[in-house]
Amino acid sequence: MSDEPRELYYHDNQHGIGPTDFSFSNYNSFLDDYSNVPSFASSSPHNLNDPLYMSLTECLHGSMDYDLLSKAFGLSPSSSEVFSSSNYHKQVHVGGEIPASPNFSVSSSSSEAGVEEDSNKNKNDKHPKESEDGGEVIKKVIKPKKKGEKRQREPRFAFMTKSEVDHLEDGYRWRKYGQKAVKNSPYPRSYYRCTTQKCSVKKRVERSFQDPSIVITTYEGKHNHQIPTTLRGNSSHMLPTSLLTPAPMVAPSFPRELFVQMPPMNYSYGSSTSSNIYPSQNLTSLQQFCQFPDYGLLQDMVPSLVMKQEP
DNA sequence: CGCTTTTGACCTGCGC
DNA sequence: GCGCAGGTCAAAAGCG
Repeated sequence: MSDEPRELYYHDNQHGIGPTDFSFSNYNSFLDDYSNVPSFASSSPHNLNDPLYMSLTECLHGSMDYDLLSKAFGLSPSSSEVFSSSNYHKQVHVGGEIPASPNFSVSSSSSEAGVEEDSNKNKNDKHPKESEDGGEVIKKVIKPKKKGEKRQREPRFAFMTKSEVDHLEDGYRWRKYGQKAVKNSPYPRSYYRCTTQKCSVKKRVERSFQDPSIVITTYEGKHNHQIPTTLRGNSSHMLPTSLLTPAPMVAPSFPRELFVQMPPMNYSYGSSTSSNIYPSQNLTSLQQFCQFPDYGLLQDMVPSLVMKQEP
């Protein structure tokens, strides 16, 4: 399918189950600001010529070959979001075409909004109609579509999480609206929608068929509201406050754990600042990685990451 | 009682 | 056109 997630992250959540395990902070800000994420490549001694290495920055701006990734990670043929297991505590960002403009999600959202509107209209039209004999008949209403018009999607971000629970708490409230069996996988895929009014963010949750301990969560869209305060598990202690949204002008909606693992957007890496901010016991691999001047750690953590630039 | 989950049916896009 | 698979809808059931 063409609806590939723009990005994919991996994080290990095996030690934790439940509300605080999957705790991301600022998806929207990330969407808006990730172009500001300091370049690991530029500050890293990595051999950038190594075809097997792709910096996070490259990923963030990224474009990579999903086919290759699917081969490298053993993705489900039907879902290129499914990555195989890894023994490494790592985070993988799979970029499709990441818009360079911080506003990309806005324009994207607006285009999607139009689609949503149409689909809602369609939904209304779909209501069963009375047949002439009074019985209910199901009548398909073909959605009027301009020739060549293609359904547009919100940018998607997929996360691999090692977890025993399927639905990881990310601070937002979700309503499950569907579940489907996935081809070639014994595990079903669940579909969730943000319960906040006028927020059209969706997410899909499925388990990797190659490594059942891994949950793949795919977010689609951007929250247009603040994180709900009443949570099953207060989001405020999902993270040290210093890790929460640097500038929560838009609703934080990124799974917090990614934010934990992702370098904070506005810090300079390798500086004492970052190490002061993150108590070592709370550090995840990427943070630890950020603390060390020698960013070669990443290479060690992501030895098998195979990415290549999309043409 | 209101909200969420379940689940079968329907819609849509795509390949053959 | 047909079949398949992913995605969505919505009624019914479940739950606090």
